[in-house]
Amino acid sequence: MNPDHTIAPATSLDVARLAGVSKTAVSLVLNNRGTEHGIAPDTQSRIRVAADALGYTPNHAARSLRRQRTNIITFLTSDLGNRYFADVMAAAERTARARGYVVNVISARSADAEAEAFERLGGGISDGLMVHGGSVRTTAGIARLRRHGLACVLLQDAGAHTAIPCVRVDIAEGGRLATHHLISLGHRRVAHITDRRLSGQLTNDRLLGYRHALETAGIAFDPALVINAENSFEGGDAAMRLLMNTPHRPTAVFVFNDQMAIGGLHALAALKLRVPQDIAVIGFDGTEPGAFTTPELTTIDHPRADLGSWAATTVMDQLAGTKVETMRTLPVRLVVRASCAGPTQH
Amino acid sequence: MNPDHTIAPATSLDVARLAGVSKTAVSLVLNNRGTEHGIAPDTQSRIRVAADALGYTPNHAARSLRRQRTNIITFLTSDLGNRYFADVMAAAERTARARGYVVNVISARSADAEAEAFERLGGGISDGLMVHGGSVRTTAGIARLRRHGLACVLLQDAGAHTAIPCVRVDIAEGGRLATHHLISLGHRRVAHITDRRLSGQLTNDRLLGYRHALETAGIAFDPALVINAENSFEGGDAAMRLLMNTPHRPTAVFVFNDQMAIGGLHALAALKLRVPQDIAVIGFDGTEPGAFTTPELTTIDHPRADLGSWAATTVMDQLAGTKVETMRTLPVRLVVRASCAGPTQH
DNA sequence: GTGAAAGCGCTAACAT
DNA sequence: ATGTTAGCGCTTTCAC
Repeated sequence: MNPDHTIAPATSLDVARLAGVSKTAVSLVLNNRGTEHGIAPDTQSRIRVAADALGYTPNHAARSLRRQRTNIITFLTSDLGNRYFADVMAAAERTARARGYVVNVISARSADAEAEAFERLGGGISDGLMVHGGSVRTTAGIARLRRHGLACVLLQDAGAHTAIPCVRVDIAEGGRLATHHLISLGHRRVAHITDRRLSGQLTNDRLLGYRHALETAGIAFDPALVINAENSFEGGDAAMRLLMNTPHRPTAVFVFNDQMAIGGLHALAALKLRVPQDIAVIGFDGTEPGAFTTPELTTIDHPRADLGSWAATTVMDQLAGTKVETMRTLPVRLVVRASCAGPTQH
Repeated sequence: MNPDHTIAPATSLDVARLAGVSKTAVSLVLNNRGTEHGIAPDTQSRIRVAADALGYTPNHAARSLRRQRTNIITFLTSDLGNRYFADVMAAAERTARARGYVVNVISARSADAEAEAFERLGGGISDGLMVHGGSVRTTAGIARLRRHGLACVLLQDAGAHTAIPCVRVDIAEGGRLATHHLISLGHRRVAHITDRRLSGQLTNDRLLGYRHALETAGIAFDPALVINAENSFEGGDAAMRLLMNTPHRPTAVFVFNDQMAIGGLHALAALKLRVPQDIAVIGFDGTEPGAFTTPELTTIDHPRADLGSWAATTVMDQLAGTKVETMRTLPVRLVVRASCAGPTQH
């Protein structure tokens, strides 16, 4: 098909021949176990020189097949486009690399792609799996993979799957904090824009926190103030417009995430409503873009780096046979910027 | 180490035994070559049922080792955080999936990580490679990988490596268009904020286009109006502040990409300068966030989906032994939004 | 039509 | 201290 000018990569046998030793010696030395097996220093260097000269890299498939380990951890996500993901992933990657693992990212936006990814994962494509924003569907697949020895961890999963190690940030507390912040500024009509994919879920922690804050403040919950929207800039924009067309319009809005909040800010600007004078907006997650909007977005910051780092560590600990925490909840933090102020008196 | 309750995944031998046939039959049938080899329909279905019952998934390492093909294409990038990447990658993934390939993303932010990634790639971890935003250093590594039969393609590479297939968008024309747009609105002092990593490169196509437009309009090039900055929100912000502190301040700024332009808008808002009345800003790349800024960002839209799709196709065509184009340049498009207007008369 | 056997490149027992 | 050998799980000639 494609012989071109491609040269077959050197094998350990090639190295062995060039160095005048056996494959075993090559394997031992290149895996830094030469000394331990009493291989003479000069033999060792001869092998290394030979490997270098041939540009030898151990064949991944062969090594994985033999070791039953790939040294790869997969990060599966459905939304590569959201900056939130990139932050978590970057931290996971750094932490994994420090312990000799490589992270590869698989983006499965469609259900098909997700199913296919699980299929491949079952084939031992990697040793571990971090799943961010998995669907309900996901957990069955994960259970199967775990049974086959794959080290898994769920990030920010909505359900409570006690069996599968899970890292999350304290979303409910975040929702409470956000809403409380608005209430403490004097708002009484506080709306909430949420991800419509959560409307089917049993629990929506942001909503729980929102209601809790309302209740504590003695404000009646008004379902008309909760809008389901698509999780995107556009979705946030549309939801905000809807909300502003409400007869008795809210004076403050707590939005599902920063991305949607930025969409919301856009809608408000288009409607010639001033933020924060006419309407206060608070986002959720603390990603960088929110710090560069006009006005800057007040938000609930998530420890994204800790999230990714903890996920990677948990996977690697499982692989190492260490006992791991089943569930960890990380704290959130209110970041006050310019998009919130008290309601204007009329 | 970790025996736990893990069950070894079923092998093709397990399936064969359960179905009462040989491994050969299993392999043939599950690769849809059963009929072609004259395997009885009922034997085929017996095999499929057995495979299903055992939850059989072919072992990836074993299959790759045997076939000398992984069916994986790697997408290597240094900047997972920029939305631009996600768009390109999503298109590449979709295109690859349609032809039965899986895309995995490796993020190599540090030079170390990049070197390590190349190392692993040399070990046959995947069949093909798309590199986006590669450093100069990269090309040597790629040359070696190609010699070993890896199908490679460079996306948006600055250098001219005629040997390696390369897809790019017409950056120079984009720079010209952007600058021309500002000039046509009446601006004479047009600044340019660029990525400082390009200051060492031989060619900076945006700058070329910028100078070309200036020249055509009979405007002298003023090096003081070109600022090198870090490629980030923060970098764009800082560069814009610098520019606004210039004694003879520009009336319009063409920014390296949308992300940096958004940083610039933020700086201008902080400085209480109105966009576009006091200063016009044009971005570059056309990613979604720019459509949601206040004011909305005028920009040069890149065909990101085509870029990713073409990259994937080119890799797969090489793998299939098809002759491929060595270099393709895709067109850009001016998207007029609210961040540009003519200069105010004083 | 189906099965037996070889071998992909590597590592790890086991010999020497 | 080094080499020989078996085998990871799969695919693919080649016999039957």
